[in-house]
Amino acid sequence: MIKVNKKSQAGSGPVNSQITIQDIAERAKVSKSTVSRVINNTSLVHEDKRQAVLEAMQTLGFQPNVFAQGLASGQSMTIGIVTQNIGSPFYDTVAQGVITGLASTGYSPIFVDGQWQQSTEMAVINTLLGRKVDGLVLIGGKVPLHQLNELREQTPTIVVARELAGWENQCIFIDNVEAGYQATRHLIERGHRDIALIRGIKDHADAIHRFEGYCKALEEAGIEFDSDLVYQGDFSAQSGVLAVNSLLARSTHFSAIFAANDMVAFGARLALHRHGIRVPEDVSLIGFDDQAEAAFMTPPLTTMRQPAFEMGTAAAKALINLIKDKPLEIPNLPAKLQVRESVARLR
Amino acid sequence: MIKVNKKSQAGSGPVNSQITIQDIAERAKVSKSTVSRVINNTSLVHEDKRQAVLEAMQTLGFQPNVFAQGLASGQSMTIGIVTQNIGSPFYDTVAQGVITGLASTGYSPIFVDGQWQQSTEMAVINTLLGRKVDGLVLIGGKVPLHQLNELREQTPTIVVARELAGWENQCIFIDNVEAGYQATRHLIERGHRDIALIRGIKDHADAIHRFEGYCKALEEAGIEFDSDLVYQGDFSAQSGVLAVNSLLARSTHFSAIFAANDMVAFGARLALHRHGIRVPEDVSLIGFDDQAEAAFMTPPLTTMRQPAFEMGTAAAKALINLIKDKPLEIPNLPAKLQVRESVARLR
DNA sequence: GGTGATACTGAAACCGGTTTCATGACGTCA
DNA sequence: TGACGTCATGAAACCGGTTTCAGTATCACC
Repeated sequence: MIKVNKKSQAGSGPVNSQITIQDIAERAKVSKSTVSRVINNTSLVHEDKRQAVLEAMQTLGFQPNVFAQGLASGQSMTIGIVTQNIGSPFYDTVAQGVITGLASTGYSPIFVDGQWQQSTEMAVINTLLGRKVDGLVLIGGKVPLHQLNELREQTPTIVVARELAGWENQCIFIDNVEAGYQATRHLIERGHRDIALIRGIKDHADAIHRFEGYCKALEEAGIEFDSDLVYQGDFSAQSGVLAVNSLLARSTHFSAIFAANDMVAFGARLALHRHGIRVPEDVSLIGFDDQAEAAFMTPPLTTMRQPAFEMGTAAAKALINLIKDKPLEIPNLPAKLQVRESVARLR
Repeated sequence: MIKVNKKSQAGSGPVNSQITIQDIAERAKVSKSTVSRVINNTSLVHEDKRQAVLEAMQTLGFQPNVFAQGLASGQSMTIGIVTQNIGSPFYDTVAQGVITGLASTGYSPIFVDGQWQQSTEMAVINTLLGRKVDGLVLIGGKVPLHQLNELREQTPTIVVARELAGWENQCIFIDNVEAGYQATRHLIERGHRDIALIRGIKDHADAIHRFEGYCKALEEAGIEFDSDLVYQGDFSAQSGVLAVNSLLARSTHFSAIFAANDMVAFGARLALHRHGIRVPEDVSLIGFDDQAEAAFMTPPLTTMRQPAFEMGTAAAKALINLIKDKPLEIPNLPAKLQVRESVARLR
């Protein structure tokens, strides 16, 4: 390794990181041990020496070597975050929330991408474990439950946006059945009875749950389920376009569409436009997520808002508490209907 | 530190990370040194022993301790990425590109957020330096040139989406003057002469450059610059709304709008809709970035596509080469006009 | 003055790798 | 047979912290 010349620099420039605890010790005329004690406040140190050490650290611009620290203490002060690059803004926002929640806790995030593939996901988790992260945040994902159960005994783990049996305390998700129910309910309350559904990825739990909520609301209102009104999409805007085209080709009437998420809604909205169908005058449209662009669709999109950012910050806070063995509280974060202008009252 | 019981586990579950090089050495009946040599391939090892070591590693499920590795070798195998959480999808996409470009290089990314504030940014860079990252990718940012010059002598650094004098080799950006020129030119070619401009954040270099391109195209076409057609926005959708409201309140006529980015275009499009102004029949609209939602605006948005993802991957590749002292090539990545349906030919 | 508790400190071991250095075995050549 | 280069290997130093352990100094109390 080539060493950079030692030079003391003042000001706000990059800090010279070659200063070791030994240098501090010499300058302060104490031993390494004492310097360590001052830094970590692990035992009493005479005030004179403490000041000398502090002063030396100040003038020399000491930054501890994290490897040495990690090796000696077994702590890395980093948190591993596993995202699933589904391209959906929802997961990005959750991740943003985690970053924010971690800020000023002293822990740094490391991101890896599971790509919604079980094998990839397990591999990246192992990479993270190899890097000795102090905790894990899994956002979504497909690793089977029994492996996660094993995992959480090894490392503090919080799972976001996925429901796991037996993880009540370490699991942050919204009730997608309830949310799907609410969305459908909103349409029904506005007088709609022929409600089309554009589903998300086939075996995706969220998509399934929202579908269940849809069915529940229908049943409660005494509306018969019609499979002709359901289109199997994949959470992409393109699938929204295809859905509308397909739905219109079938000759089943519908006055409203419940889209799997906002991207799908955007696609559906465009397709409706192409067919000369007005929103909401001819067909109402409701989305899911409330991503930033939803409020600026024409017309602004009524959607179920997922508290993605808050879920992220909550996960971060919970994880820190878990690491420190403090009691953790998982806040109740329900999806909330965000009423805008894409749903009309049916007369 | 509490140690987890050593247990050898087969299969795809979490790997036991308590196995050390010493354990391998004992099982393979060789010394630590030899194990290290096999792992890093740093010198010749007799084939018999090599196999024994490999076999031991396999059955014991060895994963090296990164701290020990880092401490001893001075390498961390991590890359620090500084993003600016401007909320713009552009920066997120660049970051995604960097992640992807780093995949399978052995380097892991660590993200930090500079929040477009010089002090914050310098602080997070120092955190990264403290973590001994092997390289840095700065996406955007405001740290002054002289500090960056100092920085790059200390650590391999690549800057994305920001133009830096003297950094020709380590700097990936598009020519925003040219891009602004192209966008404006497109409108002019379609017959527009009264072209409104919604600017981005006031002192943001990209915004300034795009403005310059706008002026250049105007001048070239012999169109007089009219400050009444310029609105000072901030890259947000909301500023697009305000811009249109303000522009309409002034009694200056315009037939087209060049928006600072797609979010602004979305806002502008909604505001035009509110005023009963059709796009593109009454007013044409051109955006910048080509974020995912642009293709699904109604009508689909014509926009200058920034190769954000490609910039990210290029940055990753360049950085790896920089670290390994290999020649690095910065690809030429121009913005490209993405013609869709929001610009009409003026008759 | 002796005893014991308490405050404070430095030497040294340790964390788990990498790298240097010394050495032994072996083959080649004069 | 002796000198020398090459291959292969283990012992030990080292990276820069944390933590244990042994000890000294000081003070209170009997």
